[in-house]
Parts: sequence; structure tokens; C-alpha cells
Amino acid sequence: MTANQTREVLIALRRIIHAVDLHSAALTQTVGLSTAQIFTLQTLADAEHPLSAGELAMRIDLTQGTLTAILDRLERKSLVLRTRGQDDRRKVLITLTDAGRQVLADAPPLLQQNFTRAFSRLPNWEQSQILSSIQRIAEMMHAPPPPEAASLLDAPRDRTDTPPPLEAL
Amino acid sequence: MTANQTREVLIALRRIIHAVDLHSAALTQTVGLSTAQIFTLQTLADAEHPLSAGELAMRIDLTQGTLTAILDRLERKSLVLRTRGQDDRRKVLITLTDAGRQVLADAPPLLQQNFTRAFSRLPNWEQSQILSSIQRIAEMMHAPPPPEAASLLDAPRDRTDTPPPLEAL
DNA sequence: CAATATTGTTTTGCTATCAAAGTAATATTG
DNA sequence: CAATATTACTTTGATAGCAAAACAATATTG
Repeated sequence: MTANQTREVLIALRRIIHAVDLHSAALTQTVGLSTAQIFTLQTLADAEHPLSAGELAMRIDLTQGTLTAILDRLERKSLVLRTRGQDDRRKVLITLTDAGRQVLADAPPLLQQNFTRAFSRLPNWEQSQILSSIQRIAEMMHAPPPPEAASLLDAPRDRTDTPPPLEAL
Repeated sequence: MTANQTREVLIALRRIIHAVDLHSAALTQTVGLSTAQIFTLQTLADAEHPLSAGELAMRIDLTQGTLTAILDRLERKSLVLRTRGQDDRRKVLITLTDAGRQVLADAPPLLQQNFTRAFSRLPNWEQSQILSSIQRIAEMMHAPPPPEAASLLDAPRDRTDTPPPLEAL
């Protein structure tokens, strides 16, 4: 039964990823900027200090190679500026241009309005539960490689516990 | 606070998507097949009857154009066969080759073992809760365009309800 | 039955992603 | 201080994904 659940998780994830992609494509059509590009601008705007390319990549969870391409496009549109670091000239500091700030101010939400609306209507406890669930998934995926061994002794049993006391929520 | 939660959802989703991408890249390295390709093979294997390209695309939640490229690669590796439909020659029927079936039998799981292991160790109620949360997200994203109007009257209030009775779980 | 519409797939042009290799600048060490 | 290692970024070559246009075959209709 557990294997089945995992498969269902995968399917749900694929549907979500698909939806996010669709929205990104739609944004590209209407705004001329993709989700990744807007997210990049937003992260720059929120930063307390100018970010280097590598720092930025880490914050938005992308490899540097991927970010380079995104910056290329943002720079081509003059929304972002690349400057070599003064102290360390290997670094490339990224700053928002005024145009970038402007575009960002007008940018639509990064998740479909469908979702944003529906989600915002949920009672708070439910929002929290959903958020905590996907954060859980994210953690489990990024989890450190298993502490080796110990794999046979505590093999996954098909536990059928009862829910925890309410305090756990 | 709600807007904030939405942003956190987005961030968690991006981390998950990133992890899935990384795993797909790893699969490509080790097995020579990406997640999308394996998932395609699996869907073919599970089907009760030969699928047309369009039918397949729908089942794996992709556009036809995207699927065409995936099929190109699978066909190049002789894992899959394209045949024109006999009754309706517009259709392209996809069938697994023996090699395809073989490869599929040896294929590793489509989500990182980290995740699969961690998830399978969770108590059942927790697995269900997580699954239901992401299915919820998927639904909200695919939800039909809003029934128009009514947008000001039932604007999203920042409700602070208490959790529901346990029966709701 | 010929013109038009619909349906099914592929093609094209773009963005996003990754890994790995390449380049340039800084840091370390013998 | 010169050789080597490390760090920061870009380039390259794949795959995946979309929309829109092209193409090909079937269905409909006047």
C-alpha cells in the first residue's frame, strides 16, 4: 500500500509541476517574463544587500549555469545590471535597474490566481497544514544520504498508527 | 499573513521541483533515461490497450508537442514503436518493445530513495495527510476559472478558525 | 462530391534545467 | 614568487516543457 502512496505522490507532484509550467508559459505570453525571471527579480528586491550570482542562485535554488541564462535574458531587457565585484573581481554583482523595479511592481502573482484565491480562502489551520506537508516533502527529498546500515533492522513497517494528540498541530 | 503563506508555498514547491529535476538528471546519468521517459514507459506498460500519442500525452499530463520529443528519444533507443492506426491513419499507436519492457523492469524508482524511504517510514495517517495536501494543491491549481464576479463580496478574509473535529481527518 | 471544419501529430522557436567542461581571478604553498 | 588549488562564473550539449503554426487525414455539410 505504501508503494502505491508514493506513486500517487509522484502523480500529484507531476500535476502540480505541470500547472506551474503552464502558468509560467502564460506569464511569458502576457508579461514577457517567466516565473523564474520574476522570482529572480523579487529575490533581488528583497535582498538586504547586492547579491552575487552565486548567492542569488543559492537563494532561488538553481544551479549557477541555469541562473546565468536567466540573467542573460533579464540583462538583455535591461531589468538587471551585472557589475564585477571591486574587491573580488571573480564575483558578479547583480542589481535591479529602475525598470526592473517598475516591472516587478506591476508583476502578477507567481502562482495561478485560481490557486492563490482558493488557498487564501482556506481557514488558517488548513493553510498551515498544507504548507507544512509540502515543506515536509521538500525536506524529505533534500534529506542527507541515509546514515548507512541499520537498513534491515528498522525496515519500513506498514505502521497503522492513530493520529497524534492535537498538540502536535 | 496569507500572502506570506502563499509565497512560502511557492518556495517549497520550487525546492521540490528542483529536487525532482536533480533526480531526473541523476537518472539520465546512471540509467540513460529521464523521469519523463521512464514515466512514459510505465504508463504504456500499465495501459490495458495500445495508446495513441494523444491519449498517452493526456495520461502523463503533457502536451502533445512535448510528448513527441520524448517519443523520438525512446524510439531512437528502440524502447518504443510507432505504428500508424489502421482504422484512423491520423493516429500514431505507441507500443513497448521487448527491450522497453526489459529496461522498465530494471528501472529505479522515480523519486529519490531518500524520499521514498523517509515517506514509507511515516505512520499511515501522516502519509495520507501529506498525500491529501498535495492533491489539494493540484486541484486548486487546476480549478476551473472562477465563477466570475462575487469577488468583492466574498473577498478573502484572514480567517483564524480552529481545527475541525477529528472526524474530518 | 467539393469546400470547410475538426482531429491527431509533428515542427518550430522559446525558456528552463542540469552536468560537465572551460575560463578567469584569487588564495595557498613549497 | 611560481606552481597549484580553489572559487566564481560562463559555455556547451543534453532533456523537458510550452504555444502556435504546419501538416495530414477524417468528418461534415451545403
